[in-house]
Amino acid sequence: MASRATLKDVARLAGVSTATVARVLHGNGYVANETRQRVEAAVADTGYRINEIAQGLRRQRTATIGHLLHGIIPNPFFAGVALGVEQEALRHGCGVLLFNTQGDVEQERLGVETLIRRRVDGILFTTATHEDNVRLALSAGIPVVQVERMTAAATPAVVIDNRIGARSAVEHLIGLGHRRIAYIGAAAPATQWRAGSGTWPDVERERLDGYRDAMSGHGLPIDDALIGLGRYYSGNGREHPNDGYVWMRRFLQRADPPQAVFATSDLLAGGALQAIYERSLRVPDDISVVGFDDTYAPYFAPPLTTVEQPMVEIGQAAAHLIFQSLNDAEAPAGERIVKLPTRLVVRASTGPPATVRAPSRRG
Amino acid sequence: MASRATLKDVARLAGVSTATVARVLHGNGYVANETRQRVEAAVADTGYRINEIAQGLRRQRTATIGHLLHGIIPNPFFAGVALGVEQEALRHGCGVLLFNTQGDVEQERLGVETLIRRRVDGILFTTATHEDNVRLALSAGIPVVQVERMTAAATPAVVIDNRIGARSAVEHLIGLGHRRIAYIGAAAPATQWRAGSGTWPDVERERLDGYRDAMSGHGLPIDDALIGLGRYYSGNGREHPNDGYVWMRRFLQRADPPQAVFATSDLLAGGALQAIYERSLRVPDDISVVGFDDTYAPYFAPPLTTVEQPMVEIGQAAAHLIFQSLNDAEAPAGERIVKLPTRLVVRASTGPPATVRAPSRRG
DNA sequence: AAGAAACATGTCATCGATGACACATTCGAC
DNA sequence: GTCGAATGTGTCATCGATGACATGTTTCTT
Repeated sequence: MASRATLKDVARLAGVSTATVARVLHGNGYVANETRQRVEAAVADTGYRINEIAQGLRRQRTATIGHLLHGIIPNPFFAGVALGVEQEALRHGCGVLLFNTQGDVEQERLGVETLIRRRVDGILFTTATHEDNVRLALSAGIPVVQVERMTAAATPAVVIDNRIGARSAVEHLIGLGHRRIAYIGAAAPATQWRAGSGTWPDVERERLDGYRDAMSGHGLPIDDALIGLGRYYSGNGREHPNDGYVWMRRFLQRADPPQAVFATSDLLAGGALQAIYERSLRVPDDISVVGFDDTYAPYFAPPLTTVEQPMVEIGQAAAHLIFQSLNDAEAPAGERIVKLPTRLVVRASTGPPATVRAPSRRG
Repeated sequence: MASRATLKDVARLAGVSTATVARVLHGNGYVANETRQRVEAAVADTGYRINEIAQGLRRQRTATIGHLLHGIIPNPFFAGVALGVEQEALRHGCGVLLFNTQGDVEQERLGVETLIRRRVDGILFTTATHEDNVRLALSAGIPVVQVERMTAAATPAVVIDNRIGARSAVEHLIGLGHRRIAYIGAAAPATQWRAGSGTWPDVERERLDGYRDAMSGHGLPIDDALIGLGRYYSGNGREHPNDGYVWMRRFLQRADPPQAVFATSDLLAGGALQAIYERSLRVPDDISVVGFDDTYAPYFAPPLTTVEQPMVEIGQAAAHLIFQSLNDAEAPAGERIVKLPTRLVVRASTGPPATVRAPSRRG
C-alpha cells in the first residue's frame, strides 16, 4: 500500500482536509502545531509520497528537462556532459529525460516530438543533428539550449574555445622545439547544416584555424601534406578504421615524417599512437603526440598530453542556461552564449624533438 | 500557441465533443468518416499534441522508467547499457529518466525517492550501490530489475557469465603457449553488501575463479605473487593511480616476470600497457595482454585482445525484463535471471611467448 | 467592548485526458 | 413495420494536487 496513498488518504487519516495536508507539506499558510504533527504522523504512516505527475498537471510544469544526446557510445565526452546536465538539473529539483539520437535526424525528430508530448520544461541539444529539429522544439514554445554548436535558429548555447584550445596545443609543441607538426582532424559534418548561413561555428574549422594561428604566429610553414582530415566520427565506432591510424601511417611513410602530431580528439590521437607503435617508434622520444578532449588520454601508453574539455562544466552551464530561460522568459535568447576555456594537460606523450634525425626503428 | 492546444480546443474547432476527438486520436470506437477528417484537420491546425502528463495521471502509468546508473564517466560500459535500455524502452513507447549515482549510497537513495515521486513504471539499477535502496523501490510497489548484480532482495536481473568469460581469456593465453600468466583484478566492493547473505554473485570473485579454472584445468600452477587486486574503480577516475599500472610495474620488477597478463577491465589492462611501455617492452612480443569489457580495447596501442561484454544487449535485456514485470505482474520475480555470454575478441596484444628468455629492454 | 489583524481550516473548481454510460440514428432481418 | 444490432456522438466523473476563496476562531488594539 505504501506508495499508493494519496493526499486524500493522508487527510482522512489525520482528520483534516486535503488543503491542510498540502499546507503542511509545502510549509506555507497557517497550521496549528498540533495539527501539523498529526498530519506528519499520517504522512509517515501511509508512506505518502507526493505524486509529481498530478502536481505537474496542475502546476503546468513538469520539473523535467529533455536531453537529446548525439551519443556515440565510446565517447565519454557525451557521458560527461550528460552528468553535468543532470547535476545542475538536480540542484533545481528537476529530472532529465535522456534520448540518444545516434546522430540520426529522424531519431532526433522523434525525440523532440516525444519531449513535447511530455511537456518538458526545456530541451538541451548536445550537438543537434538537424536544425529543423531545433526549430520544432522552439515552435512548441519550449526553451532550447545547444551544446557545442549554434544554429541559424538562435538559441542560447555553450561552446568551448576550440581555436585557442588548438593553438595552445600546437604552441606547446612549438615551445618544445618542434617545427614539423602534423594535424589530424575531421572534415566538417555532412550536409544537414545549411552551408553559408554562417551563424554557427564549425568546431573542426576552428581547431584547424587554431593550428594555423600557432604555426604562422611562430613563423613556421604550413605543409598541407601534413594535414589529414578524416571522417567526423572516424574511429569512434568499431566499423570504421580509425582515421588517426590511417593518416599517421601515411605520414610516417614519408621521407620527412613530422616530429609531432596534434589530433583533434583523443580517439584520433589513439589511432596515431597505434601507427607509431606499429613502426616501433617511441613516444615522445621519436615523435610527440597531443590529443583533444581528455577522455581517453590518461589511459593510453604513454599517457597523452591533451587539450581538456570541461565536459561536466559544459553540461552544467547548459542546464543553467535552460533554467535562466525559464525564469526570465523574455531574455534575448540568441545572445546568451557561454564560451568555456580549455586547458592543456601535459603528460608523457610530448617532449623535445629527437636531435638525431635517425629515429630508432625496429618493426 | 502551437503546443498549448488541448483536447478541448481541438474539439471546439472541429465542432465535436472531446470524446470524439479522443476516439479519432486513439482510433477506437465509431467515428463517421467526415467527422474524422474534420477532427484531423483541427488537430493539424492547432498543432495539438497529446499531453502525456495528463494522460499519465488518468491512466495511472507514466510510460517512463527510471535508470539508476552507477555511472563512472570514463567507463563506456555504462553508456552502452544506458543506450540499450533506452532503445528497448523506446520500442515500448517509454522514456527513460536517468540518474547517475556516482556510486554514492545517499545519492542513490535520493534517486529512488525522486523516481517514486514521479511514479515511474519501473526502476533499473545498473549496479546498485546499496541493497536498501533496492528494497525501498520494491516497497513502493515498483518493479525493479538489476544489472550485473543480484541482491538478497530478489529481483529479476541481467548478468554476464564472468567466470566463463575470464576462463576463455586465460585459455586463449594458455593456448598460445603461455605458462606464467598474471592476473590483475579488483578487490570486492566495500562493506555495503552484507557478506554471507550469499545470494548475489561477486563479479570479481567469479572472474578470479575463471582464471583459476583455466590454470588448474591445464595443470598450471597458480602463483599468488602474480595475482594483483586493486581498488574496485582504480584508474577509472583521474585521482587514483591506475592499479593496473602499479601491479604491472611490480610484476616486471621480479626476477621471473609473467609471460602474459589478464586484467579484468580494459582500463586496468591499459595501466598494464603503460607499465610495459615504460620499460620499453613490446606487446605481444615480450608479453601478452588481455583485457575485459571491450570498451577502450580497440583504441589502445596495440589494439587489445579482450573479453567483450555485450553492453547494449545487457541494457535491452534489462529493460525487457521490466516490461515483462509490468505485463504479468505476478511472475516469480527472483527467478527471472538472464545470463548473457561474453565473447573473446582477439586483436594484436596477444601472441606466442618469446622463445628467448631475454626480453629486449631499452629504458 | 468593538473592530482589526492574525491564525486555522475547509470547499471546490481546475489542470487535460479518459472511458463508462447514455442517447440517438440507421440498417437489416423477419 | 418492428425490433435488435450496428453506428455515431455527447456527458461527466475521475485521476491527485493546488490554491483562491470562504468561513470561523483567537488575539490584539485603542
